[in-house]
Amino acid sequence: MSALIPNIEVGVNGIYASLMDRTAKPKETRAEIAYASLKTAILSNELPAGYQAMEPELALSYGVSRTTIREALIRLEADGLVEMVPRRGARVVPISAEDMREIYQLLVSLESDAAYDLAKRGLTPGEFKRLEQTITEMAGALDRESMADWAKADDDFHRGILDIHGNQRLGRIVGGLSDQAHRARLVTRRFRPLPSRSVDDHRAILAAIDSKKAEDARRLYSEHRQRGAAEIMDIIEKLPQV
Amino acid sequence: MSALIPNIEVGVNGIYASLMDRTAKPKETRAEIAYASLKTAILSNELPAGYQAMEPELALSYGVSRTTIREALIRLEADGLVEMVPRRGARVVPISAEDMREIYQLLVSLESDAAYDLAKRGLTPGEFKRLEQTITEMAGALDRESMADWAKADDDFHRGILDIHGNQRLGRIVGGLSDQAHRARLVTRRFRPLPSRSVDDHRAILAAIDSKKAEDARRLYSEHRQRGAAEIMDIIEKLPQV
DNA sequence: GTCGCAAATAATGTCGGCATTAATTCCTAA
DNA sequence: TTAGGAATTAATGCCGACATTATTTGCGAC
Repeated sequence: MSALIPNIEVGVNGIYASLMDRTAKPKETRAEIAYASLKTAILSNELPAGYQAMEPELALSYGVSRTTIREALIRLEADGLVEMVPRRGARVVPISAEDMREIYQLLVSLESDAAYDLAKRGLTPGEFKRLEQTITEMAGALDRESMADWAKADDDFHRGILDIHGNQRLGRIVGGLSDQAHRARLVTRRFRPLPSRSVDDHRAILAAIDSKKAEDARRLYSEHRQRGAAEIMDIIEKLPQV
Repeated sequence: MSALIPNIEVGVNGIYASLMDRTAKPKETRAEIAYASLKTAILSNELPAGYQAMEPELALSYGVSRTTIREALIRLEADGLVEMVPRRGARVVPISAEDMREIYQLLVSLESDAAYDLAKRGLTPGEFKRLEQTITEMAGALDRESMADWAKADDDFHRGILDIHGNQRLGRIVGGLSDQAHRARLVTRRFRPLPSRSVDDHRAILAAIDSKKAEDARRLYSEHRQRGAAEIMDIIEKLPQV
């Protein structure tokens, strides 16, 4: 157990925790730890987009061998978070405006279809309550003017829809896409006003799902997400790079 | 011993032949070759679902070291094609009926939304022609009663939609999902009748897209895909395992 | 015979090292 | 001075090896 590995148990905090592989079993292998550690560092912008490092350097700073770091990097590369270029080191992939457009397009598509499916199936009282709870929390966050809490509640709502939907692959894919967008969102968050409208949006979506108006649910969800996406894209395009 | 495992130097399409050929492009790394080779073996059911092998065995039969094989396996695992269980070896993941349901649900969602988007945007004459061409080929395949050719044409059509759509991440995700379903499709193909209806389906979809009837395009595409999915699911559920 | 425990086996996770070779620095000649 | 090439540096891809440990085998007691 190398003390060199930073923030292992601390690394997975709140919001990121829900973004990380939720079904992963705690296989405490060094490569696994390096992977998780590196991943949270990237998602939190601790290692910003464009950051580049050679394998030996990473191995040294994480206190493991190159083989081990390499294993972690390969997985990160498969996640689309890192890019390995021979003799130029591993690089945290930058996300262009075009990338964000792609990602949001997919998120809108996948999530609003999920809402559509859910509406067709309907909600159990427990499921309804769970979603409603996130809306309540979001309202509270707005009152407190806490952007972080708002983001958490927002995430919980969208995450809840996917969980209830039940398609695990859907969850994993959306999770991966969200991860890729996460860094950019972190940056834009500071420039965005508190989205006061989101509470009403979520309420409307929940109502549509609960009353089994599938088409409405899809449309509302899609519009809601697209508004958010547009807002972020606006900022992204003005920013130098993420 | 494993005569089961295809020789790496013989690779299906000549690309892999460069392993021993030092004068050729040294771009392909051994790990990549092993990855590609393993992957095609899995997708072609040469290595069937449930096939299990230890790392040393794989390393030996591919003529590389364990480290190298390991790299390939990690990527395969990220692709969702292989599962690594300590002390029980790497296993080609079986696809349950439930898995197929998940996969097809996502494919239906993603592809019909792509059709929707395309319809909103409209097609250039060249794009229209490209898609039309695949339909012509499919009709020919049906005449010849060639299931293989039909599958090819079918794939070209669906692939064409995605290509024209342009969202590269969408293409990669759908590709990955298709890969996962591929083996099952290979198996079911023998049990399915030639889907004569597909030509009309594709024509209708293409017409809807071309005339910019977005909602129609989505609905038609969705129904078309769902029919196909249902057919395959029917067979899958009766089959022992894939 | 079989139950339990000890010994043997072997796969994994991880390491350090080697050859290769891309990138960089340093010369040297014009 | 600068172009061009030689020498140097060091990162990569790959390998074999080691300790650890799960699994299997073997063996003695009941």
